[in-house]
Formats: sequence, structure tokens, C-alpha cells
Amino acid sequence: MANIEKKDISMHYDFKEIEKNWQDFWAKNQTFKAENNSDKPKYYVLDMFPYPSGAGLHVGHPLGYIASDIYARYKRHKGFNVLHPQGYDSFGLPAEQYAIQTGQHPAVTTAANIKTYRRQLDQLGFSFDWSREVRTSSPEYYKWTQWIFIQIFNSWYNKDTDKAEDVETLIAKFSADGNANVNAVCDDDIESFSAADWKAFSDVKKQEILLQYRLTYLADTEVNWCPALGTVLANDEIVNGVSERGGHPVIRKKMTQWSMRISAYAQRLLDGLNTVDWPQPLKDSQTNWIGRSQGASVVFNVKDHDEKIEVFTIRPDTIFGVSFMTLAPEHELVSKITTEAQKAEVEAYIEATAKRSERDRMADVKTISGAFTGAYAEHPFTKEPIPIWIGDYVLAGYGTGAVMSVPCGDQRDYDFAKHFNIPIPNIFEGVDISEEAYADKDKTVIANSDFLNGLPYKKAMKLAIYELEKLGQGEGKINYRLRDAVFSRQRYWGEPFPVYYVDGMPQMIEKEFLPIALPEVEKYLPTETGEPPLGNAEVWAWDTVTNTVVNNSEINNTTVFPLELNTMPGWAGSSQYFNRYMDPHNENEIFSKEAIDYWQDVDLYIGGSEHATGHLLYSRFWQKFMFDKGLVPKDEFAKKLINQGMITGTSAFVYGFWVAFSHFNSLEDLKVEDKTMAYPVERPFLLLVSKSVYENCVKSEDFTEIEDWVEKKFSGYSNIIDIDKSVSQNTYDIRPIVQHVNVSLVNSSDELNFEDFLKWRQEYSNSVLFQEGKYIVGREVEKMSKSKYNVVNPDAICEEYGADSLRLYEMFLGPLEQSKPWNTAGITGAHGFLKKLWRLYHLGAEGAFAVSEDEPSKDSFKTLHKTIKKVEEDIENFSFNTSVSTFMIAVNELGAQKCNSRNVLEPLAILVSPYAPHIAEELWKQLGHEGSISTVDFPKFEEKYLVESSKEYPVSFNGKMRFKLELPLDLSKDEIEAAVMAHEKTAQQLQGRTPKKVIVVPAGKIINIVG
RNA sequence: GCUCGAGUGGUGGAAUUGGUAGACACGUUGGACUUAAAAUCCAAUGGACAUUAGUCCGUACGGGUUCAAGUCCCGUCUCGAGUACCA
Repeated sequence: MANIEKKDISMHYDFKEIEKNWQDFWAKNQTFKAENNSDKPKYYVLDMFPYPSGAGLHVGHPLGYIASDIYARYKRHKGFNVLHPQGYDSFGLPAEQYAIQTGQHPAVTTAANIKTYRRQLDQLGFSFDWSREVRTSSPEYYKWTQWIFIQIFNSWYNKDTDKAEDVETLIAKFSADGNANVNAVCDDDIESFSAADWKAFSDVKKQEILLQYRLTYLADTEVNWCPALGTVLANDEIVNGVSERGGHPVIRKKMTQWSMRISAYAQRLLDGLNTVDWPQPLKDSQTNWIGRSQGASVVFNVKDHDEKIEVFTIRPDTIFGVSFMTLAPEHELVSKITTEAQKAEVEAYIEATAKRSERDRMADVKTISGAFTGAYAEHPFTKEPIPIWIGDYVLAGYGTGAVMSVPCGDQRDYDFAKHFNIPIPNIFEGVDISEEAYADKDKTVIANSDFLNGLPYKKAMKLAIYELEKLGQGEGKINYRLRDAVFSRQRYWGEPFPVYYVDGMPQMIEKEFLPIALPEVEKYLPTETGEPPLGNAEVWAWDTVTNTVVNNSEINNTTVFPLELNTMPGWAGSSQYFNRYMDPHNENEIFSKEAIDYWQDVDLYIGGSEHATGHLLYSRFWQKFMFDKGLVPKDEFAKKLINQGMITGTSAFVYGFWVAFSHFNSLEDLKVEDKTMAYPVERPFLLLVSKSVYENCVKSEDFTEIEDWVEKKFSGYSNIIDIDKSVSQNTYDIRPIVQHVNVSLVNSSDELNFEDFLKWRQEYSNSVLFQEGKYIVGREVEKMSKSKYNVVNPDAICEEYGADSLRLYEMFLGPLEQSKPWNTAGITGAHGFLKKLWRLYHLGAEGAFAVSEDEPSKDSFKTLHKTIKKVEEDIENFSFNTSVSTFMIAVNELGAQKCNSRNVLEPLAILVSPYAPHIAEELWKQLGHEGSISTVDFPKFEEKYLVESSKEYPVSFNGKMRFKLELPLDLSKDEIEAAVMAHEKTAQQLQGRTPKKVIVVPAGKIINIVG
């Protein structure tokens, strides 16, 4: 029986059988298990691990995974010990939202989703080392997330050594000298104290002070509060003023939150970008996010007050152009300095600003508004009074929340001055500022500025700073836009903090008692008193005697204390997973020293660009922290990073189908227009039919046949859509239609009024090009996402064409980094290639396996070796799309050559194996080899097979190619020229003229005759 | 507004240092095989004129450099991504 089965497989390309067999083989033999030591050089290929959503994988997900898998397999062929792990970023909001709605525990849904993901990933034939799988939501994993949090808590940032240090060193400094000489990144408003003061402080006071220095700290911060989600969001979780997930409104609110002092690392995060091979756009956006600006801080004294206003400016050289100052409405000095006369106006303005949401303020940057406080500041040099205004164009959150306004040099200051009739002194030589502010700082010199007169920008900057420092009213300063990252979330489904509170001060739980596992709760919503969901837990208190989590009722604040109710944000778990993969089952350490010393860092990281300012920035921060603590050997975790493009949903029209919508109720209502057709039924619905069906059936009004045909053609997709079910009160839920035609419409709004639908239909018809009734070309579409109902699921494709076809096809679609629309139609090309490949090895009777042991022809060797060369270059350059065409060319050529030789077909199977591993394994086995092809040496390119004695030269006249001429390669330039000039076609082209010049580029490049 | 990226057939895309523009694939058209369909194979396929060679035009648009430009330079337009009162 086994023989018959085997023979069966060898007869035709039975991808289902082949793929299943080899997937089982790999799993059984743990083919891709990586060892933490090896004589081979190491190579670490990492994918951004997925969040296991309920929708499962769509065809866009695997793109990056396929690319990294090809690279990982290639590196194995090249003799590397490859680490290629996969896992799940399994904490997150959707599971929690689902839990809120259904009461289903997020762990249950998450486990179910992971199961689906695993099945789908397995079916694509990835060479993951599943023995190293991690899940951020499993206690064995988040034990170490909690552990890192504790390490961060126990650290401060020493600016003198420019690294994180243990708080013990800080305490030592305090005990010796107080905090006067401590150069730390810490909170702004820290009182100074002496060593004696420090010793005299109470324990709680000491903890309070230390908290202001720790790298993670509790603070009352203004946060982005999303009432609908009941949680705080990070800046990068907000898009256009609403939450990224769900699109709910977000407001500003003060809360006590854990924060990470990422700002301490601003400069190093910036510098590190120069040491990694990451895409420039991604580096740019991180650079932009960190937002370094170099300038000076300037201190202005307030007249008749004992107050000072500190501002940050990048143009201290324009200090003599200051004609007013502007404070953010929220600035703390506003209430102190506002005069009685201005009080009413200022308060009214503050109230009006507070009412405007952040979103309104952002959307409306044109309206100029502000109010005069009545107070004046004193110019540091001229001692002239400067009116102090407030205005909402100054942001409380950036710099000091105050600016020195130089209307002649800044457009916003200029507009403000114009609007309120404030003088606009000109300090630029020979520049007209009557219309707008002068912005080109490099091209002029300073005037009307006392000691700065006549100086160009750079010199003026230096001198201004020098003079300010002499006065004690300023200094050179670098400012960063990067804010500390809020680390608390009011959610259930996240890592609990290993923290309990004594006298309101946070205490860390010892490492040996970790993990602190998530407690069970009745409800996943915030409590009635507004506490986070963990406030619902009954067993959620820390007993310091037994070192266990106990019931809340036992809290006595002497031995049993309340635990932290917040959980960690989504990026906590994803900031350390790449290191944990190196030693994922270590129970005593986050990873062993041997493991991290061996694997070092990620060599290739592939994932989406949407993580540029989230995950990728935070992970770099944690890595640098761990580097400072001597835990990791590299301060950047990934050497090379590639952003794979998105696969977008695509239109149905690429099939060449006709689209029609109908709500006609009878045949009489049916009006077949010229280009579209409608289909009469009792209910409204949407139908796609092909041109031929249209012609054959519609014209004959044989509608049953259409229905059958559509059913058959679209099996695997939902086909004829019954939108009647979603009709209520003239509102049509268009989502099924969107899903059906695989096109995304009208801003993805979930529901559409029928009127609007008709309008859409009109617009949509207009955007469709009808070319002589042949083609219908669709419009652009969006990212595949569940909410847009334009998802193409890989299961159906695997079923119909197999994983190898899908892998090849996704690579063939275009450059990896580029976004591209999904179009199932083209997959037959990739599938056809595999069939042709199979046939090369199966030229025996009735398609039986048969290769010859004969020496292949010269041409076949040439085909093979140029393919080796090209494919190797392409993989190294991550140009996977072109290597797929190279394979196609090779197979086409070998087919034409009737090449059947083992000496060509064996190396060919290895070449193909990273791309289409299943078929390659099967062919390898049929070629008589034992075991997996995956670690066989990559074929060696040999130049000698490509050496030629002659080459076809393109011959052009005045740059236009006219004919080709075969010439020996060993001819000299003169000989080539002579040969060309002697050619009859040359004479024909010249028609008696004498050429002015003949350009010969040897080695078969080109010959150009100028005449 | 600012920053970055991109515009090539009906479609996705090739052309890696300036050297045959449109590889490869899809789609389309015609043909072979078949009762038929599927599958497979063969041929054609940037446009226009000529249908035997051949000629002209073509890489968003307008200039320029060069023997030679999709590629380099200057200007313009369009699209996409990111960011947004950042002082």
C-alpha cells in the first residue's frame, strides 16, 4: 500500500498530500529546533509576533513571515545555526472587550484564537522553532516582564556616567552629600537637601524622594483618558484625537500613574539609530518623535513680582526681537501675575480654552486667540518691559509652556502680534517683514540687537548664549519632544504590577515570589467607584508574612497590604520577548548568560512600520536599560529591520466581473443597462457575474444558471449576499457587500442609509472604467482589516492551490517593503510554475518520477548557474519577487532544453526550497535522499559555466537600437568597430553618411554609432 | 503646513554601477487537444502607421547634462505615508 501511495504522489503534483506529509515530518523530527550552542555561526531571524485576534490570519499577515522564513531557510542552507522563533502578543484589548460583552474569560478566548493561529501558521509551512514559543499572557512569561519592571524601579539615571544605575548608588550619594551634586534625570521640582537632611528624613519621605529619581515612578500625570474604553491611552494609541481601537473620544485627565522615564534615554535612542540598519523612513519617524532641538533656556524676571519665567528657544540670537511673551493658558504663573484689571478677561479665556477639546485645538490652528495678563517681564539685556500674554498656541506640555515671542522671526508670533497690534521690531538686516515673518535663518545677519549687530546666525547664537550665561539668565540647552511613557492601564487583561502599597508608597515584591498572577474577577469593567477592573478582585492583597496573594478582607496595613490595581500596557510584554526566545523556559533567570552571550541580538527583524514609535522605541529603551545593567551584550536589539508592506484588500473587478446591485422586485423592473446588469429577485442583493455569463445567461434570462455559476465560482467566499437581513428602517448594512466584492467603500462607515448607498453606487460606477466591454478596473482599496470587511483568508487559498503556491505568490506580488493590493487571480501563475517544476522531475511514463544520471547540456548548466547567482543575490538583497521570476525563467528554459539531469535538478530543488519548502522536500526525497532538505548546502555558483566566447551586441544609431550583432568577446574595440562598419545593416542605416563617432562598450554592452 | 517616499503597458511589476525599456506573471485574443468543460500546450499582446522588411511616438509634465537618461541635474504637477501650533 505504501508503495502505491508513494507512486501516487510521484505521478502528479498532489500538493495537499505533500504539504501535510512534510509538515508532519518537520513537527515530528523537530527539524527546526535551534540549539543554544553550535560550531556553526549563529543567525537570529525574528518576526514581530502577532496579536491572536478572533478573526484569524488574513493573507496580509503571512507576507512578512514568508519573507523571514525564506531568509531563515536560506541561512540554514548557508551553514548557519538559525534561531527562528514565533509566539503570541496575547494580552490586549479585544479579548478584554469580548470578555466584557460575553463574560467569557479572556484567557479562554485567547487560547482558542491561538489555536486557530497555530493551525493557520502550520499550514503555511513556516520553519519556526515552536519549542521556544512564548505568550505574553502566560504567567511563566510575564514573571520576567514583572521582574524587569522591578529592575527599572530599582534604578536611576546618572547623567555623569550616562547610564542607569542601581538606586543604592543614589542613596549613597544622598547620605554623603545630599542631592546638590547629583546629576540625574529626575522630576523637575525637586527640593534640595543635605546629607544631614537626608538622614533625618522619615522612611516615607525618603521613598517619596527616591520615587522622583527612579526610572519608573508614580506621578500625577495628565493622561489621555478614554471614557468608553475605561482606560488610559498612550499618544500612539490615539489617532486623530480618537482611540485607535474603536474610535472613541479621548479627553485629558489627571491621574496617578506609573511612568517610564524614557526621556532619560532620548539622546541615546537618537544616537543608536545611526548604528542599526533600519529603514530610513522608520528612523526618520523615531527621530521626529524624539524631537531633539538645540537652543537655549532663557530666564525672564517678572516686573513687580518675585517670579521668573523660563522659556526654551532655538533662536537665542533673536532675543532683541522679543516684543512680548506668551504663556500657555495652563501655565502655573498665570494666576499669580495677572493684574486685577485683566483678571476677568484672562479667566474667561482660560475657561474657553479648557472647554475646547484637544481635538478642536488641534483641528483649528488658524484661529488666533489670547489674552493680555497685564503683567510685564523684563528683557534680560535692555531691561525694557515686555508684555506677558497667554495664548493657546503655546502648549503646556512642551518645553516650559512659555515662549519668548519674536514676531519678526516666527510666523505664529507674527500672526499673534498682528492680531493684537503688538509691535513687530525687525532685527534682520535688509529683510522686509511687512508681510510675514522672516524664516530663513541662514541667509542674513542680525541688526538692531546691541552686541549681536552684524553677526551671522551661528556666531550670534553662541554670543547670545555666552552673554545670557554671564548674566545668569540662561544657558545653552537641548530640548526633546519625547515624553515619559505612561505605563499604567486600567484594564484587566494585562500584566499585573508586582507592587503593593505601604503608607501609600509602592513596594516591590521579591523576585522569588513572582509571578504575581492575574486574579479572577467577576466583572471586567471598572468598579463602581471608578477603580480599574482589578478592583473587582476579592483575592488581591499582599501578605508580607506568607508572601502570598490573599483575600482583600485581610488587609490590615501592618502585614497585609493592598496590591496595585492597574496593569501594564501592551508594549510591556513585547519589549523583552526577543531576548526571552533565547532561553524561553528558564525558570530562574530571564535568560541564561550562556544563551544571551551566544545569540547576542536579532540579526534580522521583520514587521510592520506601524510600530515605529511604539513597540520599536520602547523595546530599544528597555534594551538600553538592560545593557546598562549588564544583562545584555548589545544596546540595540536588532541589527537589521525590514518593514514589510501591507497587503491591501482589492476590488472584485480584477476578475473581469460585472457588478450589479438591484432592489428590483420583478422582472418588469429590471432594466439591463448597457454596462451593468441587474438581477431581479424578491429581495435586494448584490451579484457578480462574468461577461460571458452575462452574455450567455442574462440575455436569455436564465437566472438559475447564474446563481449556480456564482455559487460554484465563489465557493469559499460568501457569494450571493442577502442584504435583506440587515435592512432596518431603510438602513442597509453594507458590510457584507464590502466583504463580498472585496472592495472597501465610503470611509468604512458601518452603516449607510439607502440613499447614500445609491449615491455610492453612482460614484462607484463612475470610477469604473469600461473599455469596450472588456475590462472593469476597480478603484483603490484599503488595508485589510476585519472592520473593513475586505479580508481574504489564506485557508481557502491553501485549500485550492497549496501553501507553496501561496508563499511564492505573495513573494511574487512585488517588493517586500511595498504595499500592494491582493489579487487572487494571479495565483494561478505561481501554481502553474510549481506544476511545471514538478514535471521536470516527472517525465516518466504517466508522469512517474524519472531523472537521468547523464551529464546535462552546457545550456542547462548555464541556466542552473545563472539562477544560483541571481537567486543568491536576490535573497541577500531581500528582493524575493525577482527571484521568483528567476525560478520561472529557469524552469521554462530547462523545460525547453528537455533537461532531466540529476546534476541540474538536485541543486534546483535546493534553490527552490526556501520559497516552496514542501515541494522541495518531496523532490529531494524522490531524488533518493534521506531526511530533510533544509540543512543541505546551498549550491555553489561557478563562474565557468557562464563564460562565453561571443556575445550579441546591440547596435544603436544615435542612441536608438537598430539591430543586434553576434561578435566574439575577445575582439578589441577597433576590431569590433570594423566588424560593425562592415555590416550590411550599418550601411543601410547610414545611407552613405560617414559616422562622426563610434562608441564601443565591450563585453557585449553596446555599440553606438553617432552620425 | 513640514518631513520622507513614489509616478513605467489593460493589471502586479522588471530593468542592481547611465548602455537593448516593458523581464516574469496575470488578463485578453486566436489556435491545438476534447462530445464538452477543466487542465495542458502553441502563438500574439505599449501605441500609431505600414502589415514584407520598416518608420515614428513612448517610463507623470517642462527643460537640461551626455555618444547614450526610467536612471543624473533644475523646475512643475499628482498620489501615498508619517507628523502637526514642538517655540
